[in-house]
This record gives sequence, C-alpha cells and structure tokens, in this order.
Amino acid sequence: MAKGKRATAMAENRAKLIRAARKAFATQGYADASMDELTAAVGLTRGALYHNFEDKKGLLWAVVEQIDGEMAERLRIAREQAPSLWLGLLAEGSAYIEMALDPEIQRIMLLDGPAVLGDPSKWPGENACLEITMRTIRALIEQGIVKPVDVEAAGRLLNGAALSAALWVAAADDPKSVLNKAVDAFRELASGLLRDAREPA
Amino acid sequence: MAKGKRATAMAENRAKLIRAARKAFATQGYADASMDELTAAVGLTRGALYHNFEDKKGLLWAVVEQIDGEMAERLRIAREQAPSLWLGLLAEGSAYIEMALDPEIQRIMLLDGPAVLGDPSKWPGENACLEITMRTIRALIEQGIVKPVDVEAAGRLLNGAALSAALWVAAADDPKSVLNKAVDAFRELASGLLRDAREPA
DNA sequence: GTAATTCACATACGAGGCGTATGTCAAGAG
DNA sequence: CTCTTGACATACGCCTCGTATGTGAATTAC
Repeated sequence: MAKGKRATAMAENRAKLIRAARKAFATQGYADASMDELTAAVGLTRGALYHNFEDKKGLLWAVVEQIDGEMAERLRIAREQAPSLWLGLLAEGSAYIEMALDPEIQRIMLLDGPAVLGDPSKWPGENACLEITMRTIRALIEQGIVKPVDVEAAGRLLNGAALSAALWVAAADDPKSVLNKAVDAFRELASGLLRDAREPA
Repeated sequence: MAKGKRATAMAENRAKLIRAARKAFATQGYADASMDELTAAVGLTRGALYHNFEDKKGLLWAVVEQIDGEMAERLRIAREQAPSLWLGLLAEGSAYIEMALDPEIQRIMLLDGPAVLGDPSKWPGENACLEITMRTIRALIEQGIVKPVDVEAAGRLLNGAALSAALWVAAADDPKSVLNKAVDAFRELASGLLRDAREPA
C-alpha cells in the first residue's frame, strides 16, 4: 500500500504542475512563463518538472492534451443536445466559437500550441475536436443531407472557419454582437455543404 | 549629398537585417532564432539591430509587414486574372492556400506571428489580405450574386477556412492530392454564400 | 534486521540569449 | 577646428533553460 501512496502523491504533483502550467501559459504565454516561478507556485522546483516531464515542451504537451479532451467533451455535448444531426453540426461550430472566447483556450490551444508544437492536425489525441466534426459530417453524408464532399477537407475548413471566427470575436471590442455575426456567417458557409440549398430542420 | 549616402546605407542595413530575419525566423522559428547569429550573418552586430528596431519583436513586426504586403499583392493579381468576380473570390482562396505552402509564410505569418504579435486582425497594414477579400465580397453582394451577409464576418471565416486548409496541405505527406481536396472543399463552403445555389460563371 | 537499490524530487552548475549601458568613429554644424 | 550627432560596436548583467549531481525516504534483497 505504501507504493500506492507514493504513486498517488506523484500523480498529484503531476496534476499540480499541469494546473500551474495552464495558469502560467494562459496568462503569460508559453515563452514568458518561467519554470522556476511555475513550479515554486505549487511548492516544487524544476527538479520535479524535469522528472515528471521531458522538458518545457513536454509540460505544454500535457496541458494541451488535457484541454483538448475537455474541448472534445463540450463539443460532444453540444451536438448531442441538438434536435437533428445538421443542427448538431451547427451547434458544434457555435460551441467551438464560444470556447475560443476562453483566454486559456485561445492562448494555449490556438496561439502558442501551434507555434511551439507544430500543426495541430498532427497532435496526439489526433485532434479530438476535428475527429468529432468529421464523424458528424460523415453521418450527414450517409443520410444524404450533405453533398459527398471529402470528409476531412470539409471538417478542417469548417473548424478553421470557426477558429478564425473565434479569434475575431475574442479580439472584438463588442464581443456579443460580433458573436452573432460570426455564428450567422458560419451557418451560411456550412450551408454550402448541403445537398439541397434549403436547410433541413 | 553625403547625408543621402548615410541614409541609404542605413536603409540597406535595415533591408539586410530584415532579409536575414526572414531566413532565420522561417528556418529556426522566432524563439530559436539568435539575434547574434542573425546579425553576424550579414556582417553586423546586435547593436545595429537595436538601433534600427525596437527589439526582437520589432524586427518581427518589420518582417511581417513586408510579407503581408507581398501576399496582398499576389492575392490581388490572382483575383484580377479571374474572368468573373465570383471566380475571383475563389481564386483568392486558392491563391491563399497555395501561398501557405511556402514554409516562410507558414512559419512566420501563420504560426509565430500570431503567437508573438497577437491576433493578426489587429496587425497594422490592417491585414491587407482580409481587406482584399472583404472588398471582393462587398462587390459580389452589390451585384446580387452573394447573399447580403455581414461582409467582415464572411471574409474572416472564408480566410480562416483557407488558412486551415493551407496548414493542412502544408503538413500533408502528399500535398498535391490534399491541395485538390482542400480547394474543392473551399469552393463548396464558399458556395454557401451564393444567393442562388447554382454557381455563376 | 540491515544493507543495497530505487525513486522522486532538490540543489548546483554551465551555457546561451536578450536588453541596455557605454564606447567609438565618421560626418556634418558652427 | 571644435562640438555635436548619428550609426553602429562592445561590454555587462540578468534571466532562463537543461543537465549533472546530491539526498532522504521507501522498497527490495539477503
């Protein structure tokens, strides 16, 4: 049982470091986040960091993975609450846009993440958000609601549109009205994928 | 006239530094680019750098501004060569995607730029690329070809879609076939903006 | 039961890199 | 001819990262 105790203590320290990193990376950005400060903030030193993670990048990997999972979960919920698959796709887009309003997500997942870790499409967890969107599109094609487009291409461009919309909204002086415009435009664009121009229920 | 000589010499050094920075930032990334190496590569020192620019960020600003201008010019040409305004919009999208295949543009404009300088929509030169897209959309609305959508919203989402398409293509193992898929998907999405589902010539 | 090993960190060290303060030399001003 | 200005170069200090080494507790071996 003593071994279990040590294992959980280590897991707690890992969690502490990740939590501290989320804060530090979100508020100061990856480059300006000091590992000394970050670790000291949770009563540890850089020694713990380099023992639990590969390096500074490794810590960012862990943070990104955690946030990515949370985002995917929220997307899944948004889609499941929609009354139809097509509205589910639109709901995913809206949810994605709204998520990107979170400074943490914006900074870590949309700015520093890609810059430091490279293209998100090659992240492990295989970009859970994209996977979800693709699954929805694939189902819509099978139902004959969406044109037989390339699923990955459509998913990526749709997510890309949502992403830029999110950044726009986040940087706007008047986020509320801009959010409405962004969501509307997203619907119009998405409707280009429809087999019939008229949107289904 | 001696004053002119000094002025041009300074301009040349500025240009040298910017050129060196484009190379260094593109190949090593902003964070890993050493100012000592960068300046030494053109026979100068960091002294010249901090005299001509505010700091490392300032140099990146200058580089970004230069590349942004070049990109806008290429977009303009792509649109002007198209036989119609609508096809011009699609041509812009394709050109944007193809440009992002350039590692320099990808790294500096799409990855490090946003991470270090913040949201591109607030860059000076006011994001020339977006301006061009918006102008085209506005004209298409006036001609009754495109739905009366919010111009900025449509422009941003369209550019965002092109951007993510570009990143996808750039990171692909087989860029050629992926490029086709991406351009196709872009057209489908864009057609969502059309008043009539049938695409005009 | 004790000696040895492993583990999960802490501490210490070295190597850059950035920004700034200071020095320098040529060019114009007066 | 002196003085100032400008365009750099040189020198310095501070910070940060990664690694090498130390350490005490926990586990294992005997």
